[in-house]
Amino acid sequence: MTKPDNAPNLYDQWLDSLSESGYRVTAPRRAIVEIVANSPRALGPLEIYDQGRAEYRGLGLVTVYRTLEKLEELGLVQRVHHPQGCHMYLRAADGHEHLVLCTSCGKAEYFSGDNIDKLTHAVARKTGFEIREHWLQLFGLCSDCKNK
Amino acid sequence: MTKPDNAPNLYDQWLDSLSESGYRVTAPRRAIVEIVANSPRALGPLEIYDQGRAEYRGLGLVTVYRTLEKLEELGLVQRVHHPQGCHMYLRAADGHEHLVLCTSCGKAEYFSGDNIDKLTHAVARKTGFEIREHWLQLFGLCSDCKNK
DNA sequence: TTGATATTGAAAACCTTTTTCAATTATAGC
DNA sequence: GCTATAATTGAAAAAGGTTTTCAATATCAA
Ligand SMILES: [Mn+2]
Ligand SMILES: [Mn+2]
Ligand SMILES: [Zn+2]
Ligand SMILES: [Zn+2]
Repeated sequence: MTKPDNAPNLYDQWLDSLSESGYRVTAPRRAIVEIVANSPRALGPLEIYDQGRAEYRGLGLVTVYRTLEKLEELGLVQRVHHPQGCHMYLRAADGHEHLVLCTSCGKAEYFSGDNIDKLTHAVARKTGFEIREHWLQLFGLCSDCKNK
Repeated sequence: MTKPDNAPNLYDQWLDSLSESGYRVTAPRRAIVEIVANSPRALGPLEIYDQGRAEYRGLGLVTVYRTLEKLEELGLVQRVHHPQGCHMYLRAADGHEHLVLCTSCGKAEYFSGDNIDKLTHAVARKTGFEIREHWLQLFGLCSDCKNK
């Protein structure tokens, strides 16, 4: 039920991944990783910068951009298109998953098991397109925001 | 099979719609409407500006932004999030429809009859979200680009 | 501990979108 | 067809957000 204490958390996993890829583990990167890995919402660069400075005083916004670039390259983080902004970042999906997003607080959750194959084929037949990918996002109120 | 010659086309419809809403029909607006209404692809402001100047020499980029704003407000045009850009504009959907987009030439087609209700309910049950909207876009190669 | 080099933040550059403003233009009413 | 009024226009400036440049600093393999 509960995770064993020694299970590596995202924070450690991400730092290890940076390290193993030859990138250095620095104080600004630790601050950024800490924030993004633990956020239940997709965050924009400026939000990460603001929250990040609480952990590492001298953090620069440029470093936020550069670090997100690397985390994305390593597949640890993914960009999310949100009505509130198109450059939001969230921990990456685990395989083929899509997002449900709370329109009130921004909370993001992945789900799997979409059932759009039939639809995909029908559209392919009707339009003549050869379909290769899809974007799907659901929006609504999370359970917290619903009860308020 | 073919549309009668007197069937109002999008160009005329949009100009009428502007007029009926109290907006004035001007040369720059005609140029912009002409281009966006007839485009098979979603276009960005700068593309519209470039193409528009071919029709109306003195067109300003500001006017493109302002006109798109009004066309969107009137429900004639909608914003499309594209991998190539998040501020692309396309004639609006007719009711509840979604897009298939060609990753090669950008061609956009609407389709209807999505079948994601079961999925929506399953996700609602599993996550506790009350789902109100969804975004769905399919990507692939259009029939022209496929045969090349 | 040291040295090669990756990383950093500040500042400048860049690019896109919005605001400001004086001149122009559409259109309703005559 | 004119005219008066108010909407619309494009240029220029301002505002935002992202990227590039660069000299100083910090990491980490040896
Ligand atoms: Mn899917
Ligand atoms: Mn739908
Ligand atoms: Zn919520
Ligand atoms: Zn977007």
